[in-house]
Amino acid sequence: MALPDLSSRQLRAFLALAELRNFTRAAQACHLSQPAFSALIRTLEASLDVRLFDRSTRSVQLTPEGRRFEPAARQLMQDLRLALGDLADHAQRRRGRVHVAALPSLAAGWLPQLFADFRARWPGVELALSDLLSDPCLDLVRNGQADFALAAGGARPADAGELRARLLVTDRFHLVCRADHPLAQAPRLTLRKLAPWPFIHMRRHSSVRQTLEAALHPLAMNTVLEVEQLATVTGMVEAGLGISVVPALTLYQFQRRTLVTRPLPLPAGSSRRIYLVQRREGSLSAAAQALHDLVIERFAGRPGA
Amino acid sequence: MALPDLSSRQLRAFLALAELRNFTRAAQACHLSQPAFSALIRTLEASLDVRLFDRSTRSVQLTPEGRRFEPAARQLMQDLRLALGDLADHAQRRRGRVHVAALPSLAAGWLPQLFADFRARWPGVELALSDLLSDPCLDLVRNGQADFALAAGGARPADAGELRARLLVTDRFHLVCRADHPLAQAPRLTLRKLAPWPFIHMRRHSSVRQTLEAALHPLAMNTVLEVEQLATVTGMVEAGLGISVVPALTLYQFQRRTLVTRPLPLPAGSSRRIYLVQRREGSLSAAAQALHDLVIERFAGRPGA
DNA sequence: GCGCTTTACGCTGCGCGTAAGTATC
DNA sequence: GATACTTACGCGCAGCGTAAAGCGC
Repeated sequence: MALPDLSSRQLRAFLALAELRNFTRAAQACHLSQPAFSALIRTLEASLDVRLFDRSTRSVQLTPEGRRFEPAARQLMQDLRLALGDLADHAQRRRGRVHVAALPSLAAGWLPQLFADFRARWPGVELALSDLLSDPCLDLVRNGQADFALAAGGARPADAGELRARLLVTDRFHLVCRADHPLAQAPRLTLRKLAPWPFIHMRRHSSVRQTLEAALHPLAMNTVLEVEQLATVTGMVEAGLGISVVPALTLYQFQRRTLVTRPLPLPAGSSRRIYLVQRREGSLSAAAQALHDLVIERFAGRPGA
Repeated sequence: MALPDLSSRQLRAFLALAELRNFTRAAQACHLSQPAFSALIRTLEASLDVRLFDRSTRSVQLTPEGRRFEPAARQLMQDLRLALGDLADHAQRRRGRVHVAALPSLAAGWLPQLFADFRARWPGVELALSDLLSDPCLDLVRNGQADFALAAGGARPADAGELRARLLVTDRFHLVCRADHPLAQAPRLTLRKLAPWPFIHMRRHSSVRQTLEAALHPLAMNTVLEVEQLATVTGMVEAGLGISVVPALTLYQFQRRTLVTRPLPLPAGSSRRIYLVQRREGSLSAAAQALHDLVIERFAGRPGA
């Protein structure tokens, strides 16, 4: 009795009858037979314990109580319409927002085309991208700010508790050097051959350095420079200051006439692994799931990278 | 599909599960068996075509879409609660407003006690009173500003179209004179005995004058004064300027030691009739109906006045 | 194995449409 | 007598509870 059950159909029927003031026509408007409609109004009045209409065979009109209820009912229906419309918009990906956290190399090289395709398919969905190193990426996923991340597996292999990772691609290492560099033409490229040459490291890809140093041991590398930005590496190599080794996913930066990139033979497992990481519990929003699926679909074609 | 049916029970179930994140306990909160509750959630999700909860045997939590819907659902339920509460308050007469239009004589003499009793019974209901002559009273009822009127039948006997009148009381005429006036003691009071005496008329009660003049014809009345306010009549009679004749319902003004009031024998039908007048179509609000019933009940005891 | 959700299943009754009834003009 | 709401009635199915069956720890 405190809060009687009430359906949106009853509210619609009430509003239809309040406007049309005619059971027969209101019943038609609600796609109901007239007696069924009459019963619907009757049960509404019974459950509210209020007579809402004065009806005689000649006229139907709101009681004072019905008049009082009408604007509230209209507002409720409007609010319901808006809420359901908003919900459907998000479920159908007509609106929404997806936040991806991704390594800068992916953010600059591989994601732009993916985002462009996604926007073309779902123009109403906002996209947000945090181009950060792996750990901050995973933090964003963990605290719910990002829907998922594309990051290196790195330190925490599975992040057992909160996160769930899916291997997307193994990111093999490539040599980068000038086209006129002796290594550009070397017939059988081996790691040992790299050791003597002036080398430019990128601080971010410290895994590259560790891998190389481990493989070359006991030889030491001839490091000439350590920089932050990938574009700096490009410029330095192009200027002839040295050679470098970078993950395959960054090669988009080195597609120039003056440069040559060559895949390096590396011990199995030494290459960088890129994962798609999301929270273990809780599903993705419809829009995020669509982007997620697109990522998987695109990477499915290139399992080795 | 455009606007799926949705019941308040489903919203309540949704909110309960969103808060408790446990089907079993949420089902208890909704007084349902757990499978029935589960089905309720399932049909809700089906009719919205959106998965609202991620459920495993270990945990239940909102999907992103469910999280988006939750505040809207909560708001809808709150608005519904308020609307139904307001409606019930009015239906139960805990709140409301009644506007009565009544002749000044009734407004001053008879209604105060009625209003006091009504307020004691329904303290939350506002009362409004327009103390006007009959025609303005009826206008207020006709245009919907007043709920009903207590007025003289007067010019329009039934107001055939819009209004409906119910005879409350026939307001017989009474002589008003000083206690030391000869008529105060006259053994058999007749109209003709009034003719010689100086007479004070009230413009408002012109029906009194017409009735008296018709009954006395061809004798002429000895009019000394014509005034607007009833209180003026009291003062004038008390001062010995003359006698007067007033409707019974105004006698409250003349209950003084110095004055005497005596019923007059009048031709049948010549006395003023007081009606309760309301719109023909459209019922009264719960509060107005209660006051209406109280009026009828009080007058039922005094059919003649 | 235990806790929790889902599936299975029979049953009640709500809510529908058709058809007859009734009141008002 | 025409029009419009209500009542009567049979039927189908939605929705309930009980009981059994998955499913993750």
